[in-house]
Amino acid sequence: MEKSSADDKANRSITASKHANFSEWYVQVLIKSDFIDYTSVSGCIAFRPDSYFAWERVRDYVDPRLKEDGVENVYFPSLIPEHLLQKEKDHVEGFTPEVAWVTQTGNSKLDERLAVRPTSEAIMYESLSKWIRSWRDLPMRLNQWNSVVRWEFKHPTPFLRTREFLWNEGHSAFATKEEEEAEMMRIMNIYGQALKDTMAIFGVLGRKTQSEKFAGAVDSFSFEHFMPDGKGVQGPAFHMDEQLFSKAFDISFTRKDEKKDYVYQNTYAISTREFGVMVATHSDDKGLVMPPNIARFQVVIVPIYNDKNRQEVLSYAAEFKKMLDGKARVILDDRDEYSPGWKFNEWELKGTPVRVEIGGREAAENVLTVYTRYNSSKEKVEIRDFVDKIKDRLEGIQQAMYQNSKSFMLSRIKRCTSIEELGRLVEGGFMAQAPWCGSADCEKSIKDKTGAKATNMPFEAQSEAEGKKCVYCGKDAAHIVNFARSH
RNA sequence: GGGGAGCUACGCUAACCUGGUAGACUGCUAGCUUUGGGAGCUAGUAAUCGGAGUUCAAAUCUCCGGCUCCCCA
Repeated sequence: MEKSSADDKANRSITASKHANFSEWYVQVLIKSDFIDYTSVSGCIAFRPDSYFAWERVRDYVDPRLKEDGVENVYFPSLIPEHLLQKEKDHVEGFTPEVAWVTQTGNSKLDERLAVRPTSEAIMYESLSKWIRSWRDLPMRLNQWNSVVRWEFKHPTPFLRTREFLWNEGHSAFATKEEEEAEMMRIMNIYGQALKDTMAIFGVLGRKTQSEKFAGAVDSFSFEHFMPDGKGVQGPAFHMDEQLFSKAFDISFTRKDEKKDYVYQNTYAISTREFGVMVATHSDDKGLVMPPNIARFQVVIVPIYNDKNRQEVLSYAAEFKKMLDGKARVILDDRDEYSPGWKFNEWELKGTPVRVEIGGREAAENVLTVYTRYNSSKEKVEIRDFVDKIKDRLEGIQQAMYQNSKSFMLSRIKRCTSIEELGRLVEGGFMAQAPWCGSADCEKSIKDKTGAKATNMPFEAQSEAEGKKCVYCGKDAAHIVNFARSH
């Protein structure tokens, strides 16, 4: 029997379906699109050009906005001596299980182990205690773009749970609690905009519960995402540390009134984990779907010719590309060894937002055949019209993808008033929004009973807590919490 | 944290049960013919996850390790 065409192309196309087998689909999309690859270090991936380009776009979006807000970039060592890591108790306990250690150099054993940074508080705050002397040195708002290593035991998943990932880590020190608190909304606004304008994903902003906050923080805030497989994922986060670290690391200063005080600190981060959310949210059984703002190429031109009109069509396509250069990131796929059909599939697999087909027919009519990746629409467009409005077209796709992400998540958040209802919702692939009294015991009981963790307490929903009863104990509710199973 | 399945060339897979010549497809290289939704022919190239054991002989059987996927908590 002849092999089916589906078998023949199995090596290149996605064979798992997003709906039926999410995990397998997710990995296939990332690998077959050449977005990333596995390496021989378990749990650590290689960012190939398309994914690293996308990360650079995220960075290039966030970085100038932080600088405009007064943040300065620095760089600290990736290795942290053990005694520094031990200084803040909660911090140590939170990270110790997943720290990778350097114990030896060459053939000689080190006297003191060095941690490969899981985060940089310890190494940075030692320096801050030297650098900050007076109220005049404050605020000191630093940031670094780097990678951190967290050697998780659960089996790794590209982006969502990799053992080394890229991020920014912002660290601020202020003279007063008021200044510290005021920073939160400014930073989270930048992150929220970045999610929308780069990866086109929506997140719910809120406060973390005390059990789910960052190890070493007084209070944590986050954007929370919801994945098509019915699980929650934490997005960019902001942590108010108040004076916990400054007391542990002796970051003190002399106030205007000549009294000694400890600085108030914040930390915040956005990481490459977001790419996992982006891919899971937007991509489909044909492959990746990239938001235009971070796509390596925004427009691909596929020339369609035969032996007779090859030169004619190719030079026509090259002329067209020149009209787009400078307005969009555009590539002319003039490889002669592949058929148009092959190229269509290839660029769809890689998620290029817009494809323009140019052949004899288009040249004769002065039009283009334009295919839009995210909604699979195909249309004829006048050349002049296409070129003049390319930026609007790309921005329209970006916004439409964001709206898809937003309406998907909002449609999956369901209110509930009983623990049974909460369990059913979570089981059914929803995020359950429930009133909660605020006790850690109730939170833990909910988790034990339903498998759902508190993602965060959405700012927008908090006014609804009034008059409601805790979904577990029935006492007066203090907060509204979104519960979900998590990755 | 607990179970299960798997790993042969970049990829997908045959031979494994019943030990004995690793075979297709895809890819890649070259040539010719092609080119509007994964083109054809010819030639070439490339593989048994690592280690140990059993055996005259191991992809195949046994053990240990690594990695991947799935299910449950």
